[in-house]
Amino acid sequence: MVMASRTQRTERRADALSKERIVEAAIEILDTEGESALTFRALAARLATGSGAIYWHVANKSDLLAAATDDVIARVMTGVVGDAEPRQAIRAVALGLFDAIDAHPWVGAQLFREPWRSAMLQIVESVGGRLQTLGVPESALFDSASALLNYILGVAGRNAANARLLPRETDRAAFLGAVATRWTQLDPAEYPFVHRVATELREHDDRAQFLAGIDLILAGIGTIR
Amino acid sequence: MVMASRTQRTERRADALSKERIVEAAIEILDTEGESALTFRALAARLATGSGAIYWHVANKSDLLAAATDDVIARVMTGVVGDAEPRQAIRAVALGLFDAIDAHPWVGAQLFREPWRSAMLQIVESVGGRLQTLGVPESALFDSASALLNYILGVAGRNAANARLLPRETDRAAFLGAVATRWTQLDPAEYPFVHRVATELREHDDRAQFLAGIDLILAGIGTIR
DNA sequence: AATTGACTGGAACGTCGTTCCATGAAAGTT
DNA sequence: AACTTTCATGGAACGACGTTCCAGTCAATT
Repeated sequence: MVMASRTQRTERRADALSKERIVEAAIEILDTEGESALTFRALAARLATGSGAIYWHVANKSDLLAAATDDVIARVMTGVVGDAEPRQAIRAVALGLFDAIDAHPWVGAQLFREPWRSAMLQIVESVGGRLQTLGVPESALFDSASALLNYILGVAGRNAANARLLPRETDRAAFLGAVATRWTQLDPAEYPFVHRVATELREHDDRAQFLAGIDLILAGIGTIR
Repeated sequence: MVMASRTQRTERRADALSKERIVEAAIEILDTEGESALTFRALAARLATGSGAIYWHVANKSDLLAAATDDVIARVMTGVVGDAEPRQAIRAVALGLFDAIDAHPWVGAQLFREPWRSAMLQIVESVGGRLQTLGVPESALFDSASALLNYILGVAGRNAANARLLPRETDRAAFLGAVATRWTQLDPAEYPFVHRVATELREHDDRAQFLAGIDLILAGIGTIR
């Protein structure tokens, strides 16, 4: 895309560096070793080069993370076909995002930064556009889209934070169990609700609950009409 | 609270260090200079001590940030009186949180970490308990509370991220204006919704929109009954 | 053949969180 | 009063990070 102006590109190394290859390697590190493992040194080691060379293709770490996020989100958004009924389409987009962030938790943290980057724009457009064709009145459109997006962002951020806490390779059930145990040990007099809901926390399905939240908000939007 | 077992506490310095004083100083730095300005060196300088001394009272930076967050959230939660009608009480809690995070944006980022810490527990208990007295059926209680909390978290995280991007002392209107300008410059064919909503973004009231989202979710919860 | 400019990679800089430890002051003990 | 112990301090040092710098390399152009 960027190299359209270049007529041809003779490689100097068999495995020449490029922003694409760097982003790809960064995603591999992020997925397998976690957010904290992505350093320019680790990246350089994996690409068999020096950390300085990476800066020729990437402005800085923030730029690299944004590019990686755009990459993942773009795949999600193109995967969701758009000819479905708008309500179902919104659910599909939301679930696609949930699954992508489940597979790449670091994306959840990145979505908050720089709302003019491609990733966030695509999400806003996809959800907002669908709300429009759903027939949400003009006056409520912006608020409705905002509510849906902020909810999705909240879940995304929480998944990212959970992944950061995990001792690595712990699965979601084990993590939820650990939190549930702590909640159970709380004083029922001081935290009656938390205490009561702790057992549900241990057994609940994150993905189903996420979708239930989407439906709740869609139901709320439905009351406006 | 911790020093209950100690009979008396003679100070060795007129301004002896304590976790309270450290947290207080940390909050001042976070509020006035931003998240990135909180370092143990800056903190030590402000407290006229060495960075090592701080570690006698605080385990590490994560512990310090969590303590600061607990401090801010506790003030919010005690400020909200509880005898109001549950629906109004939830709106009051949510608005209290919004205003607190508006004043201390770094709190928004911290709420995601360690969901067993006091800050998050108090929020869950406050919102969940109110939903219960509102009469939300048992089966939908957990999902409803989750939806509200994730929405609040999403807005909190976004405000924190915005504050991080701000060149300092820029106000919200200027920031929104900057984002709106970028959105306006997008290709209307590719991003029709974003392009159309850009002008609304510039003029909208963040706080009112946040409350509209809360009402939307509450309306959705109302459809369950 | 010489020159240019895209690209490389490793050394070096400054800053961070954290650890270590030599020092001191108060409290407790004899 | 002299001592030991405990609590607390603060500055130096360590290792890791993002980033900058620059001397070098190689294909393409002149």
